[in-house]
Amino acid sequence: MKYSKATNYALHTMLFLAKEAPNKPVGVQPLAEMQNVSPTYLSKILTKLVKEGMINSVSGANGGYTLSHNWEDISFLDVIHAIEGKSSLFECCLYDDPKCVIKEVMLSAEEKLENELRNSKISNLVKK
Amino acid sequence: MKYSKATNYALHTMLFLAKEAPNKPVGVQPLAEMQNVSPTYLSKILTKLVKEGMINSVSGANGGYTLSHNWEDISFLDVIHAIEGKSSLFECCLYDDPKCVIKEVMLSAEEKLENELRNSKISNLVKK
DNA sequence: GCTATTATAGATATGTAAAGTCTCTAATTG
DNA sequence: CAATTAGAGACTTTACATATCTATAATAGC
Repeated sequence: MKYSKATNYALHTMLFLAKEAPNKPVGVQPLAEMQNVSPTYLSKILTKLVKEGMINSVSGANGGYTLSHNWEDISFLDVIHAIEGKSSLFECCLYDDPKCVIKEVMLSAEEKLENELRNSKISNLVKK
Repeated sequence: MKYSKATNYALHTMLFLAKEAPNKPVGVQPLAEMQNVSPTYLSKILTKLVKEGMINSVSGANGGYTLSHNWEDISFLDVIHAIEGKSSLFECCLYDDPKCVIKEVMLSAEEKLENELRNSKISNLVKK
């Protein structure tokens, strides 16, 4: 079980925009270069963030991506959910038991993980 | 990102052995039937638990699997590590930065998850 | 309006790991 | 020795992440 590289790219892009580009749009090419990933692939990832309202995109010359107005509230969990989806880490597909005690333990542990990721805002890392 | 089905099978097998089979070995066939998985595949998973010392196996007629003597100490995290490996959920492969702040946040969150899984023992679920 | 630039969308390819099967071997019981 | 059971290895299948390629849409500057 691992977080995808796409999540990694998305988080690093968010952090870069927050740190380095408060105003001007940044094109996908410089973002892709600095992360050693192809521009078309990164753009596909960033489009997911656009659809979730975390960043804005501007087409055309001098276009690119900017953070949305509410960017200071965006948490790690928000970004991860945008990229990986929101389904649970653990699916207990056995005998359709709604009261599976194993599932209860796993979901409770996942909640601890999510709480931490929800409380970690991208903006917390900027001040450093 | 999801936990594998193999982890699911392993956890359910551990719980079953703890609840229903304190003494007699249980063959892989009944264990596989009740989980709707092929016996050879399940045996491959259980062999990993054997190698980690969580269960014992006995070949031959009337053989099967039994819990090891220290089974009451075995945690969810132990089982998960045996099946999924121990590597981190998040690999930050960018620019080889040893001080990546994103990685720090992710690892800290993972720690919360692991703490919960470490404190959840299989034996805790038996008393119910 | 034309051209360059930039994001978006869709189809397609590639790589990798999980999930599962098949067959043979080894160990144990009776 | 025969039946039963676990283990090991090669192999197949499936699913998903990771791209790539090409075409389309939107915008800026001239």
